[in-house]
Amino acid sequence: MRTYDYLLSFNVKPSVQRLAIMDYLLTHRTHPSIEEIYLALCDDIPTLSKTTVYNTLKLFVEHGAAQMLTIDEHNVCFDGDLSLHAHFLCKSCNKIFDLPAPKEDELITKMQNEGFQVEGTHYYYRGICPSCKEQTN
Amino acid sequence: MRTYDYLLSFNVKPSVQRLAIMDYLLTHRTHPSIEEIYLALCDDIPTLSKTTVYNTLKLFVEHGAAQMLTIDEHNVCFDGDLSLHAHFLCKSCNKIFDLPAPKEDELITKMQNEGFQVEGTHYYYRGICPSCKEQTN
DNA sequence: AAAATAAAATGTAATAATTACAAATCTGAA
DNA sequence: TTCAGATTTGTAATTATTACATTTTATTTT
Repeated sequence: MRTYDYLLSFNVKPSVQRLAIMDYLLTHRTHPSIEEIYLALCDDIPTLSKTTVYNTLKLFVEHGAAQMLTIDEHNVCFDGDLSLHAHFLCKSCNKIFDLPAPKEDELITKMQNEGFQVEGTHYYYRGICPSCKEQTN
Repeated sequence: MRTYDYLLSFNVKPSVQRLAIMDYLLTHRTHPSIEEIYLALCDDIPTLSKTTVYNTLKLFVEHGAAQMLTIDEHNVCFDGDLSLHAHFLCKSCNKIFDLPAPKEDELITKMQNEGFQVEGTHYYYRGICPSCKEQTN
């Protein structure tokens, strides 16, 4: 599906900026921060404002078109991959890795039975990634 | 165990401020922010500096005496409960609830086999808590 | 016990992320 | 083409966090 229609499917009206930002999210699975997205798109859209990147990602999250990650204490990151998966933040290189999520079906059901309305699920791990671990040996 | 000895057991040298902060963490399971801790202790320790609260909690986390939560996008929160459990942030009242953690043993083992050195695990849920959900009905 | 040393706490200033908001620009319908 | 509404932009304000020099407190040495 074209990014244009992809945005429409989330009831997000496409614009040059929105298309560029969603494109970036879909093609860069690096869990980018606002800053990273802004710097990357500045070349193509010289008038781009950082406020627009903030506004757009807020909009995407509200419409369910992107996930906001709070794994990095220093700034919020974003993920265009909407499937349920866990994240691993390497304390050394600061990269975020995708990992399979633990089983949780019964747990969510139990929470719902207790009256919790679960809208977002985030599994975060922190530590040292394989390649950084290698380098210190 | 007295808080004094509790701190020592983590190799943290006790001081008036450190004892007060750890005491607050152990007796208030509200997952407080720096601000909350600072405001609460200002009465007892009028000279308390917010920088001290920052430094002390950093120290606690480094020594494994407290957990840092990044569930709230706006500021970091802290938890004196070191057991593995999940957290639920209510979007409406902004309170953080404790919940049982999903099963994960096999997953961590698998990650370790792939070379990831896992040092911290955080399970976050967001949504509406039972009592806020009630109020909107 | 006083002096010297080290550790901890404090206050201020700097930094960085985020938000508020008004002005400018763009878009699509009449 | 004009107008109204939505979007984008840029600046200023806000807030959380960190850096760092100074002061205070605790510990060790004489």
